[in-house]
Amino acid sequence: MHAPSTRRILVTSALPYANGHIHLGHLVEYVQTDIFVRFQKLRGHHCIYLCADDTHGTAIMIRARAEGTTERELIATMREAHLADFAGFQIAFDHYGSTDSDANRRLCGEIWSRLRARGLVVSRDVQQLYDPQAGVFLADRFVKGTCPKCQAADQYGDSCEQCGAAYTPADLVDPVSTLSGARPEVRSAEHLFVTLEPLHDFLATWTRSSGAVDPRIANYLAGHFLCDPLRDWDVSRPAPYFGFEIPDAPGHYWYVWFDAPVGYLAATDEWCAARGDTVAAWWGRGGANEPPAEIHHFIGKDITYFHTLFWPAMLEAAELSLPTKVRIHGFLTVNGAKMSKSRGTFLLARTYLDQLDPGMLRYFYAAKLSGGIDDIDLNLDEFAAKVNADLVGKVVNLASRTARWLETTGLSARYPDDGGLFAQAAADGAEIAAAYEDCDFARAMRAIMLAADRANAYVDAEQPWKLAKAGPDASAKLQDVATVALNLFRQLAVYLAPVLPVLAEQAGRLMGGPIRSWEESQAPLVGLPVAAFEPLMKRVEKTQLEALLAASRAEAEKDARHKGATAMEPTPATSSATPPVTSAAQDSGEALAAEPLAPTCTIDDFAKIDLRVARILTAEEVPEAKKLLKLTVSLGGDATRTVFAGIKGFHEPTALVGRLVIVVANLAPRQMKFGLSEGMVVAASGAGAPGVYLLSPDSGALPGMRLH
RNA sequence: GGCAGCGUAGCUCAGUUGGUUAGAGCACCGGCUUCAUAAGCCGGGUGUCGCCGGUUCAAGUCCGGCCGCUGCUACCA
Repeated sequence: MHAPSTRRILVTSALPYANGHIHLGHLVEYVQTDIFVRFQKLRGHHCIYLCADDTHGTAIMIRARAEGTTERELIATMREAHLADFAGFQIAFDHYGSTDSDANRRLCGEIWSRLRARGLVVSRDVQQLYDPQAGVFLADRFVKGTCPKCQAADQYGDSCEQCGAAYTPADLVDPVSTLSGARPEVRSAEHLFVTLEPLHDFLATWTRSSGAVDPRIANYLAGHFLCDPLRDWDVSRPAPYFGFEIPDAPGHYWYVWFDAPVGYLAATDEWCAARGDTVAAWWGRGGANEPPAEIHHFIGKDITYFHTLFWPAMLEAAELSLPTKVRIHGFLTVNGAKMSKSRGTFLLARTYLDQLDPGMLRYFYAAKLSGGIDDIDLNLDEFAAKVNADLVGKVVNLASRTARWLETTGLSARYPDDGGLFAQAAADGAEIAAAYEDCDFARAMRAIMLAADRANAYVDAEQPWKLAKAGPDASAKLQDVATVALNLFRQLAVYLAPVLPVLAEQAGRLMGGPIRSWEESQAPLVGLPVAAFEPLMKRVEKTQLEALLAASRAEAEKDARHKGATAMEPTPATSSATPPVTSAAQDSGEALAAEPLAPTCTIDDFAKIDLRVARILTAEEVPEAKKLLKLTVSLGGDATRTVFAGIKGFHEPTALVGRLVIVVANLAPRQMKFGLSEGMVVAASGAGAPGVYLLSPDSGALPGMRLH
């Protein structure tokens, strides 16, 4: 063992945006960070975990308006919800701040002054679309219009989903504000920029050789940003904007991504203020008397360049410490696919907490996280199997099967011969600790479960249940065997304490008191009383998982109704997601549940849609398209239409020719990448089963007949 | 379309700087056990390491090209 630690470690997770609730995707990051922090604390290091709500920006402003409330009420409510969700998952922040705080305003100002002093702030006019009705400048996503390149309708302001063209909102044909429906006007406004090019060499060197950035990420940055002169970073927004007004530029506000990372500093400041510590002690570069603190940022891969380019640039300009490590993780998929509201796999934190034990998800994530940027998958069947086998079957069961024999006698006075089991697991501690340090929690969990296997094999070989029946002569031996088993259990609890703090507490209550140090894994306990055993963890039942998905779907429906949305997302016509397991004996309610009925419409509404019988004349593959077949249909006579239908992969083109189908005959033509689509072929699909099923009329129907 | 990542046993993955007959857990099958919240122990694996080609004495591991899957391409993780 080495001398007491002098490591001081400041750890952050990315700030969750105050515009939405915490879901299981967010939790990958917070659980990962929390495990790392708890591990460092258990090792005796001076480690603090800081985070905050990210509260500013257009989205918050718009949402507050829509809900008829103020921004500050909105973010206060959301903050409470976030804190409750984090507490539920045992995320133990040392301080949780807000970007809408005095400390943040002050620190933004200080950094701003440093940027100004170094001549890194420049001003330039920017052409931006303005919604005269709502009275706001429109961010790209709040403008829709026709793509200037391919004429596809209904495209966002920054790029076209049909042809992939990138442009600015001002290029859109017939732009419309999604806020008010008004036609936006192009206005010129002054914006302030941070020029990053003077820091180019610094960033190139830092990303490559500081060790803070994974080499793969450094490569990506080198190939995408650092190969050209760095573009100036637009850090201001004109009023109205929910955020901080820039002190030396009245009417201008710091862009949300400027003040968000400063939130790390502000959270530090608030934590320090309560303890007589100083931000400089953690973020300062000076102080030759003590080594600088380590700074670890945990982030998702989507915000990589903010944390590896902009943020280091700000810190460098302000002469503050740079991150020791930017630890980047991937995204969460559920059952092999992106979280989806219609499949019930868009799982909110509190929905999970209503059904299941948070420790189980913490363990599952730990078993999946290996420190890389790969996405991880939450397969619910695997989740149940893993948690039940590892935690319930191996770890908890070890105590459950032996503790009762020690309730009266307590642990043996001297640690018995266990064939070297405890010593072996103690020696494994170095490897397990190294895995935790690398954030390769999967490796740590594997090593811990191997120790659990050995412990269970020991119990099996010693057969304490036979000793218990053998009478008084065997009682000393029985006590010894149970003493070994419980010590091995406690050792596991120490190793798992960063992941399962509640299990660690339970183990402490059972015997030996609270687990406070990693070192407790190195020496067995003897001669102590053992408390009455209480069940530690229950198996995950399939019904709980079903309840989770059902609750989640109900949540999504409520949400959809609230927003008045008619369709939550495109039909997953070619989804490869595993279909939910349901009995085939009777029709499942799955499809209906997944896509609730649309609001009632009148017969007049229905009459607007002209559905006709049509005959498919030609059907051909569109080689470049993933989902589309190009069809020519006849409505009788010489009325024909070209229709692109999203049925590729489900229907053979040749088998379709001659077939009667139903088409929406009066649908506005839509310009698609591969040509103009003049209608829509009606087909059934749903979340309950994969596939797309064309509708056909009874025999006798003729092209051109209308559906009434 | 662009960008990124991944493709190793039915499933989830491990395979360190290329080096002996490619591993683990789960699932499955058989046996044992019954202390435990139906938990535990033992035994059982020839899998074109996605495909093709290249470098090498040697390639799951390096290089090139294909194919497939996933994610991103939103001021969200």
